[in-house]
Amino acid sequence: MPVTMRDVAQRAGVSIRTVSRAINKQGEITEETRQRVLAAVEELGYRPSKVAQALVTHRTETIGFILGDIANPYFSEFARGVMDTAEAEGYNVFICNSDGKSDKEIRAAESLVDHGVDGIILFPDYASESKLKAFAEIYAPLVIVNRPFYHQKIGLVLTQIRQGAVLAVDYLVGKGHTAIAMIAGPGPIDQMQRAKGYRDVLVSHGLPVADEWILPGPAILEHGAKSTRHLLIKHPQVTAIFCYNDLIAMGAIQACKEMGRRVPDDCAIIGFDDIRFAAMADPPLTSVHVDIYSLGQQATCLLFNMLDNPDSSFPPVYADVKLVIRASA
Amino acid sequence: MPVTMRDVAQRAGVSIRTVSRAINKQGEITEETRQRVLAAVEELGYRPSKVAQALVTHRTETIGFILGDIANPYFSEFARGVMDTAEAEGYNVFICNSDGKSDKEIRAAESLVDHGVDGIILFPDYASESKLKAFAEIYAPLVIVNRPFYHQKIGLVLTQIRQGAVLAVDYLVGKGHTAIAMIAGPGPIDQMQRAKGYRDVLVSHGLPVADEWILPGPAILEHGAKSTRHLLIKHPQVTAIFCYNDLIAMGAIQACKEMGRRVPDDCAIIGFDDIRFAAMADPPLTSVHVDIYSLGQQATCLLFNMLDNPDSSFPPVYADVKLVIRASA
DNA sequence: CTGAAAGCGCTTACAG
DNA sequence: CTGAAAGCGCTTACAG
Repeated sequence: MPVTMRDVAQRAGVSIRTVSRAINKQGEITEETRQRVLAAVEELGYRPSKVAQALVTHRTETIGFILGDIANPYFSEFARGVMDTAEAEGYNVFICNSDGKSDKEIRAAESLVDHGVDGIILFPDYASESKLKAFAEIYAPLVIVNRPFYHQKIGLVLTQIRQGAVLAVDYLVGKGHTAIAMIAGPGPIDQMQRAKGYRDVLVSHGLPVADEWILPGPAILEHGAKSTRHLLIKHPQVTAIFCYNDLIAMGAIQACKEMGRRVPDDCAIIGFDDIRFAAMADPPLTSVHVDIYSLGQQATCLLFNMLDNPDSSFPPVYADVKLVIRASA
Repeated sequence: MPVTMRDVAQRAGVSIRTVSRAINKQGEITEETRQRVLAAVEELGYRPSKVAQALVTHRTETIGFILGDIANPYFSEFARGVMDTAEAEGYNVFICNSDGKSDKEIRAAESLVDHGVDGIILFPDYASESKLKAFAEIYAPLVIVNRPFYHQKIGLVLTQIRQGAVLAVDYLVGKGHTAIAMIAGPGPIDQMQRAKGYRDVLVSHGLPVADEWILPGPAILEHGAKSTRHLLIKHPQVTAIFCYNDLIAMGAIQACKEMGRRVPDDCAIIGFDDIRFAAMADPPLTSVHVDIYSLGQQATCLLFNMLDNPDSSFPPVYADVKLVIRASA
């Protein structure tokens, strides 16, 4: 049904080879025949099939992006950065949700490779490094975000997460807090950069670090609310909470309100990422700012660089953070 | 480099035809040879190329989704609904942003077709119906969201938008407001269902309808803030604002705060969609609730139904709304 | 039950 | 400058 190269060739009275030449502007063709072919293309509304092209060139002009959950504003803003960058290069992007689960992540990666994507951007879960090593071999070029896994074939985009945690917790200590809890995200705490920064600051100020004051869980609002309720009941002496991200922080605020704890007077709360809605929370969230959109752009640029230079290896891209002080802490 | 069907055939000592049979479980093959082939598949880690399959079957097992802006929580939640539904069917999804611009929307649709997507879900801008008619011919199956364009080949998913507007404005009138403005979205006001509902309610209560009290613009927070500032300066008698969506409503709240107008006492504000963050605004937003995620699921189910039954035509899917009363109005 | 051949719609050496 | 042929990795009639 769709118009094919043969149709165009017939119309223009040339071979398909010549049509290909006219379209792909490889020179070696008279201006006159090119015009004739292009006219036929126009008349017929011909558009080359990327599927057929891909079969021979091994390039689909698509990339895959595996993230935790597109409905999370952090990921959707990041996604906008990658999509805009990809679009500028004429690329389309497949998006897959992993929900931070290793099996979903692997299935997504496999399906993307089945579709022949030219590269993948991945927010990995905390599964073993051996998995990532295997990924690197199969799914190159691969850009990994926010996980310091150094490997020849992997591109890295790293937010200064530990630094952000230090900024946040230092600020709380400076405000006189001595009982500071942390609501963490998914994955093992000992691998979590935010937890490292949190611990380091407490230790450096001679403050106690208690494991029961670090609550891991999924990076969603509900975890923030639930953990805060738990925390404030079990450990009422807590006066400040450092949260894994803004969603969790918003959940924490919600729980404080329910329990009649004023924010920040009775309990200060700091988030992470500074998503758009952080400023609109009640009270407006103090948060560690990350330039999320730009991060998405940078990850995509890196991926394209790797595509264009398959034999080079590229240094990690580091992304700054800064503390944005609002009313919640 | 990747393992091909020939490699598997060689390994198993059969022809590629037999490999194909073993994989696609078409019967007509001995259990014994099938096992032998499957063993070879396993050993080699063979995965069929969807690109090659697509070239002959004309099915890519991908769909395209064109939305306004993935960073907008309404669209990202909707997207989650389509992605989950697609994934359950083994489909991958391309996402494209149109920013509500007709040219971007068309370019996106074309690129999706170039990639051979099996179907498209589209949030159309307000360009002419002739464009949609052309779309219907080229891009079928096509599911259109929130735009009542009836056509044989198009699937429709329609939120009861006018009804939602009626609910919202009726509520404001019931609260005693007589000077109710509207901050509208993109597109011509006379085609906008929310504006119809808004007008109908005012007229039915004998209240004046003024064109200067309806401010169209992009569906973003900044438009809400800017238009509110404009409105409260030019028409200080306004005591309530019905907003196109929650993002705009949040902008309106922001502007009210800046100008020292208390919400809802000095100016009541109602949003639309009831995105997740509506409940967390300050004050929490009164909004017209839409089951966004479910809408995404339904649109995708409809698309798959159309794919499976190319000759049938399907009735529109209508989505209910309800007013959720919080503190902003 | 199994295989050889054609073909999906392109690009890419290779001739002329 | 232009064309005939092979081939990308599969599936699908068609023989045997």
